[in-house]
Amino acid sequence: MLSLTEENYLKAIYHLSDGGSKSVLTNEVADAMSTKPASVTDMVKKLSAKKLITYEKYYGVTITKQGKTDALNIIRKHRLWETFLVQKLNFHWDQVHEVAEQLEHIQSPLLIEKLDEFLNFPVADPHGHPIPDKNGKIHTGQQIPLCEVPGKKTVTVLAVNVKESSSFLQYLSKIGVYIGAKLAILDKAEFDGSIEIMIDGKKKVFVSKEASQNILVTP
Amino acid sequence: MLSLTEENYLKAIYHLSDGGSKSVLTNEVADAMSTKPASVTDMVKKLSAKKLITYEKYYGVTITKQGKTDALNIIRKHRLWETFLVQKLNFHWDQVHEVAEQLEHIQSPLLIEKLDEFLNFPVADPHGHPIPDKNGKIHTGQQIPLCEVPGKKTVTVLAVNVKESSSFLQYLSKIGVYIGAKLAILDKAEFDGSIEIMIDGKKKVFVSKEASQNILVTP
DNA sequence: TAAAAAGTTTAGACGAGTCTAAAAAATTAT
DNA sequence: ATAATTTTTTAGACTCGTCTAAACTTTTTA
Repeated sequence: MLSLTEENYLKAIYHLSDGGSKSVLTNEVADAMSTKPASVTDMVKKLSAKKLITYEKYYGVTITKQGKTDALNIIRKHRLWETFLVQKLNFHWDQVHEVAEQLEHIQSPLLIEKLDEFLNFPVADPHGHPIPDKNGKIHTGQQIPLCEVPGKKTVTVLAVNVKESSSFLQYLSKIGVYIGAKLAILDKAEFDGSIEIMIDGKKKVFVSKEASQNILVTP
Repeated sequence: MLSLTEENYLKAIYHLSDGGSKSVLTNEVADAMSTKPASVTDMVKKLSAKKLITYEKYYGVTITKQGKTDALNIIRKHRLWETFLVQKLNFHWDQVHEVAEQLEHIQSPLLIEKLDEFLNFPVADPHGHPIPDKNGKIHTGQQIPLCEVPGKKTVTVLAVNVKESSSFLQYLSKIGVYIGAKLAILDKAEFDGSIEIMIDGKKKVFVSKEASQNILVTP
């Protein structure tokens, strides 16, 4: 059984390692968790003792099979709760993250099973991120950042990256971008990477490079 | 802002003091919280410093106005979550307590407001206990333990006391007692306090004194 | 009403999680 | 390839919530 803090570290390491595909440095974890490197060192020793990560002094940590499983379970809970908040309680997609950060730590497999059923076994959360199934399997199709779409075609919004800032989500709502929106790429500015798009064939807007990196669309 | 532990102590003190109407001794709190008296002494000093209780050495604690408000807010959350689990997720009434003990600590006034609305502003939880409104007001009609009903009339089940044991709830389900059930009192045994009742005009059973003390009915 | 019992508090310790400051290792720059 | 810089770890300390053992206060009993 993991403590709340251990769960948060494990989840951060999972995300920083891109789902376990690369190793993660102490300072990266410290940044992500808003703690000091010394605290991270202490914690990775504990997670390593529990076989959830492997830790090599001065060279960072790698997540183990079991660590991945545990992390995916937490992420599953987080995304199911976000889905609940938006679909059932009418939260806005920019209001759910902090609450789900708390709810994801509730310990009750039965609760999650029943919540999943209540929500009709959703496959993605309100930001388009896939919800791991109860075995930790993620079903995702191909998706690429808007800024990397070649040429001037029309694409569909599949997901948006959230990080910390709900203000990005508010911005997207304001300009009319949502999961499922159709974006026609009209023009790309070489000098700053900004893109002109037409949203749902109605509204023309410019989005910055920064923004277009965080809008994931059909390839 | 209270810690999880402080919230649990405050809630225990609220319940032990019958909603603030009497003072509570250190040992009673220790029993209720399954800790040692020494730990209670430490904690009541902290809650007292926060003006949630008044503490007089060797003479126990009394809950303050603010303490009552905070305790009622936690109880409100607990009972709303229990209602959610039963009404929306199809939990059984004997499965909800432990999960609600966790959920009651989630910090988000917006969540509770929306949950309340989603549940259609329920006035009682699955065990018949009143849900304080957002101002901490409790709307309860008169209710008395089954064992104290005078004579042999027919009464309606309004609530059941839960304490720790879900086995009492399982027992009640098994014999057919639920919130709203009609109980006709057929006979009372002097020697052991047991009562013979007819449930919903269908099923005759004997219930022990112990059980009849924890079934609350219309007067 | 004095002695015994019961209940409560204090003192000191411990684990979890965090921090700062200093030491050690790795990286980079000259 | 050695010096300077950056990163990481260690050491020691602090808070929170807990404990045991001992001291103290209140209540009960004889």
